[in-house]
Amino acid sequence: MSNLEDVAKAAGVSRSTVSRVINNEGYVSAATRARVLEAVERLHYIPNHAARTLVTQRSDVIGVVMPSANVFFGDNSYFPMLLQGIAEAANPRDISMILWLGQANEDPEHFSQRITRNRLCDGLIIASIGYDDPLIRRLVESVPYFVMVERPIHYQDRISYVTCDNVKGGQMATEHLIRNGRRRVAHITGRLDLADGQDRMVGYRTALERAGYPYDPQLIVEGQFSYESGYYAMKTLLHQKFDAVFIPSDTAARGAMRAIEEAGLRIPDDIAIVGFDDLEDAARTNPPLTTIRQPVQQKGAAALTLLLDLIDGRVENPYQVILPLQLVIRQSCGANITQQIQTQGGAANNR
Amino acid sequence: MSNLEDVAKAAGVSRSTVSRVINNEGYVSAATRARVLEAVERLHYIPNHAARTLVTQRSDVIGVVMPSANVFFGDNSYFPMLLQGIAEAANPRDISMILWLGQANEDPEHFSQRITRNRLCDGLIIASIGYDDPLIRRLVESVPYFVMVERPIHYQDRISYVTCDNVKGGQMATEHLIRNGRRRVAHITGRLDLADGQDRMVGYRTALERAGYPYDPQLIVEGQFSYESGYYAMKTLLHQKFDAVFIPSDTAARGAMRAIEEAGLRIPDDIAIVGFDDLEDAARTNPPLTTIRQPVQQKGAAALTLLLDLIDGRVENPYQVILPLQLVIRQSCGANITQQIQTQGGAANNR
DNA sequence: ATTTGACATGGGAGCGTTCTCACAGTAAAC
DNA sequence: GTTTACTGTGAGAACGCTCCCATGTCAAAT
Repeated sequence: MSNLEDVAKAAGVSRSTVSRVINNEGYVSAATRARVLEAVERLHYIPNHAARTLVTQRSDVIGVVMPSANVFFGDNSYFPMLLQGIAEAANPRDISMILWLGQANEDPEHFSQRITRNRLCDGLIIASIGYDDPLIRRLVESVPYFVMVERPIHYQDRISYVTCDNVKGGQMATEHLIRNGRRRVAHITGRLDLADGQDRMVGYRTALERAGYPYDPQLIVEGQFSYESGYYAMKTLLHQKFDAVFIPSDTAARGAMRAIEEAGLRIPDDIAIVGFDDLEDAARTNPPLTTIRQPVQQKGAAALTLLLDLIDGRVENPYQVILPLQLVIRQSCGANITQQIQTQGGAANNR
Repeated sequence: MSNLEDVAKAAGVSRSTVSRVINNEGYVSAATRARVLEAVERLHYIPNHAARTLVTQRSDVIGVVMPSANVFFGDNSYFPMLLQGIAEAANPRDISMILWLGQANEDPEHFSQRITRNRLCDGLIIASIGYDDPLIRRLVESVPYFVMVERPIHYQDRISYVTCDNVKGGQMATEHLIRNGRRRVAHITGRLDLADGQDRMVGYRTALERAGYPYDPQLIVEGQFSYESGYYAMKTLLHQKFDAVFIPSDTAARGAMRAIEEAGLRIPDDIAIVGFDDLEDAARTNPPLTTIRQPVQQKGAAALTLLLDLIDGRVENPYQVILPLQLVIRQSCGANITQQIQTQGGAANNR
């Protein structure tokens, strides 16, 4: 590999001048610039990242941390989309993205060490971390710049994060069911060790209260966002009498739909459903799922932007970004009012 | 941040000695080592990655390149699982993973520049690259170490790669249908600009030939691995007469199943189906999908191992790894023979 | 004619490591 | 008692870049 010195020699100038050209710093005559660029081209010169990082103290690399391996693949496309969102914000700024995935059987202590004893990134984006994860404390103590995606449950007043208005989302979903005449609205929760799951449940309860509906703990079954959890939670729930359910994850809703189907009940006639996320899954269910759309890619992009703003001192920690949610009405809710958002069910989805 | 010098001073030794302790190089007395480690601990010393990389010319970072954004999220969990596989092989070796995702509307030229003008990684893993992608030539010309996941279509004799035995897989799938008495076996292809799609089709045709079945081009419809493509390809195919179909992607198979359902036909009675991949999707279809299982995580792990072997000179380019496939019999194929692999359909999947 | 200041270029230090070499001490070998 | 070999330690160069400072040039302003 050629270096600055080689290019300088080839162009008949000094190292400093080449550096100025490479970094577009001005104070270089047009003729010199041309000669340098020619030499760069000819020698296939590419700046050495490590050397540059060493002196500037900036690597232009950010780390993306996804602790729970199991939520990453399989069940849903949430994490891939988040990643895509981060990438799309990072690319135009020439920021590279290092991915830290938790392994299935890895000790959380070990994982958090892997992340924190590493001076490779300018900052970190942390996705979906459970409330009891030791990583959080480690981060707060020793990582100068990081943002979380989704509201953390601890250290909330010291951490910058990006999230959606989950309480509002849960409320919108539940109110929609109530508005459409459902009398007993059940709830299969998400992971209650994540703020998302907690907040959506709060939204559910808020909606019930506002409507003057009684609160019936029997109608709440704890789930985990996953297909299986939705399936089994619905099996449990089916012992109760209810005519609607809010399930804060489309994937879990699919599992629940399967259980309902197996029980010989009809959606939405017997049970109306509203899900949450509106990733690919939702439009493909039968009937197509009414859901709360979460702007996952925007979340990712916002997280990256926020992180850079923190690093560059444009905003001060802690700083929070809360993105809005949207009700997407399809058929699983049994609504026959004018649709708020026109979406097609079946194979032709909203791409 | 403290550096080696600080630690040396704190421990009353020289920089060299500290370096030896950090890197476990021996030739350090037990007493000195202890004193150094204590100082490291006390000062929270973490080695500077850039400085180290600069002198060793090794960053211990590898790049993972996924050019087509659209295949990354949504449709299937193939890429996330691949990533997971790579990560599980990388973590124990203390290798970090940089992710390069193609953007939806990004010019392929631009993308390949982003990848190649970057001396940040020791090597690259390239996933699913189309045959006409300019990236391939650029890689061959200017990237010293890289491996591809899936067989490339060009430069095959100069590129190291990891793949599955796709021809065999297509053959197994088709033979299974034939063996179960199906007379007219159709095929919805995968992306034919990828070797995977090509090879699986070759397998399909090989099976027909071996069985002495006539080759009927009407029974082959071009698809793209995606849900939508499966749906629409099946709509087309339904104009023909056939009693079985091999679809080399479970996601596309799901789309096809939807089309079959809409047409009022039964699976497997009217049409038997064998898919390909066996990711989460397959066991959840109704009826559960018979499919060819692809060891995606192993593919990722093998790619990483191969890449490191190349970098360290343990193997020589080009080197190929071909992993075996497995037929997983569920119900969509209509087989009533003893099941080769016991798998449950419905919600209880094979996790 | 001199001062000023903007532009253009080069020289050298320094970022934090590793690595080679030199050297001292000590134990084993002759 | 000298050589040999091995262990333990330190000094200094080098990796390839950026950044600060010095220097030079030339036109405009005084």
